[in-house]
Amino acid sequence: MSGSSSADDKRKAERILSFLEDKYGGISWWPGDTGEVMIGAILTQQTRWENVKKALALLQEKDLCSVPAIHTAAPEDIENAIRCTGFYRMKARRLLGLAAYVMDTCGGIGRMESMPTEELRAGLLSVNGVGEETADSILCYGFSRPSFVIDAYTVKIAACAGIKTPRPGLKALFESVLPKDTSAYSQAHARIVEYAKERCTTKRCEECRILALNG
DNA sequence: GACCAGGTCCTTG
DNA sequence: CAAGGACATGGT
Repeated sequence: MSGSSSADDKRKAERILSFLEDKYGGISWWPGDTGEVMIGAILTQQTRWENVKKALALLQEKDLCSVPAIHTAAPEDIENAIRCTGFYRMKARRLLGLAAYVMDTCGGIGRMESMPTEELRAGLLSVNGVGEETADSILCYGFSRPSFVIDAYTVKIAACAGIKTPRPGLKALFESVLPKDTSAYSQAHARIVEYAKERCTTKRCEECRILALNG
């Protein structure tokens, strides 16, 4: 009866993406240079973007909003600036670890720009505190590489839509129905978050289910 | 006061 | 491997 559930999931993913494209059109998201994206990617872990923006502004005031600056900064200075994002002690450590990796291991952001995407991704994942979502955010928004970001909102929408693919497979699923293009990936992700922020605030999230049904 | 936020790591069973 | 806890502040 049912064909491969993978094909079924692809169809649902296509419907969602096409609906969101009609609804939001082209939206830009996560402006900032590569270093600022890296910092923001750590700060936004389990945290609202509103608070991340405040922290980034405080870092900028202290000239700490760049990877080289973080690399040589005192932990307390970083902590004081990012306190409003929560988990500030751990995040300060993670920022320092990431900065050390970028500056000492890679030799700076410029060197990383010439690395193949897979190598770059593996390198980022080797840093403590950088998981899949953080790495893909940095790749997509910071290095303009086509690596689709799966976050809590994407997982939630996929679940509501009746997509059966387990989380580890969602990245490949969405990448398979989108053109392999950084802009396509980043905009699709931005639309998902925009939609989920306003609609998926309840546990039920009936809207997404209906969306997948009606396409 | 309870509950959640654009995760990740570490420890246990 | 799955499940549970820790990390911490700020808004509803």
